[in-house]
Amino acid sequence: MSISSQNADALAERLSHSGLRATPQREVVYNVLLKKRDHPTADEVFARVKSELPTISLATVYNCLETLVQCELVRAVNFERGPTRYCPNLRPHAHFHDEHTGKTHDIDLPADLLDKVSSVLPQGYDAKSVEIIFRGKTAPH
Amino acid sequence: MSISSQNADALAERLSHSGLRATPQREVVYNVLLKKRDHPTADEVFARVKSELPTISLATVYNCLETLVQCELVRAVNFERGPTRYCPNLRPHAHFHDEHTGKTHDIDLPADLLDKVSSVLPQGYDAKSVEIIFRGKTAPH
DNA sequence: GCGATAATTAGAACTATTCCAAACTTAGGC
DNA sequence: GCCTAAGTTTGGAATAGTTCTAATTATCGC
Ligand SMILES: [Mn+2]
Ligand SMILES: [Mn+2]
Ligand SMILES: [Zn+2]
Ligand SMILES: [Zn+2]
Repeated sequence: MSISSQNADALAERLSHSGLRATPQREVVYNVLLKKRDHPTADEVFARVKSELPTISLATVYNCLETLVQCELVRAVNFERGPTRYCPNLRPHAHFHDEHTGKTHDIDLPADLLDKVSSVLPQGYDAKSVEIIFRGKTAPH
Repeated sequence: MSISSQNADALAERLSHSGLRATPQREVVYNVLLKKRDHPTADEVFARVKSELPTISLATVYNCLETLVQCELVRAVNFERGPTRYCPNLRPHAHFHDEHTGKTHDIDLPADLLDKVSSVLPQGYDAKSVEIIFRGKTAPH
């Protein structure tokens, strides 16, 4: 069984679990995200998907991306008011936004860090998610 | 000397330091932020400022807010793709976004926490800023 | 295969923000 | 106290990213 059909199965499983259908558009969008994990925008996903599904529309790309986010197969990532970026990395991780290159890097987090960070919350605050964003520059080469 | 004129002086100082001028619009926008620290949007700031300067324009509110952010008297805060919110709290702090009420709460951070968080960065990553966002609900009353 | 339901599509609409060019204000130099 | 240059404000147009709409097409269970 190919990697891609494993992914397709995982996707179909998650989709049907939410009463949603597996479609070629959803599969291709998801595969595009898995193939090049550079946190593309919806426009960039659109461009990549087009080579396989030339008639897909931008609206469908937005629909598919939102579906994937809701199935928790993909995370939406925002920096300031820039276009939303999409990330298929499901491990707990932070994002480093390189202001020079514009590139976004995943920073894997030690198992206990998010708990440690959440422990600063006063009584009565119940966090469902924690997001950590670094902004700065990365060394060359 | 009133609190408000102390703020006005601090503002004038920061502005002239950057070769910028103190204007009534900038002062009123800054005072509005200091007076009610509920992370208002530009539109909300506009509405509040109007009662003191009825002829101010929305473009000017955006200009003033950007100026204040550049002088580092105010932080711009974003949640997903919602409108930018403005925060005059200069202590190191995280934001807690209550999904039920839509309200944003400041979470003061212990002195060492941001360093601890930054220490997860691999060699070669140089973070100029770290941002922490919690999302969830707060207990009633 | 058929009907019900879900998904896709193109384009219009929307929201928050930025851009623009003209008018106004302010700080200095005389 | 005026003049000029520079900075600022203003209303409206433009823009970017996303969401909405209504029509068409695909899929699923029977
Ligand atoms: Mn993130
Ligand atoms: Mn923040
Ligand atoms: Zn990521
Ligand atoms: Zn704040």
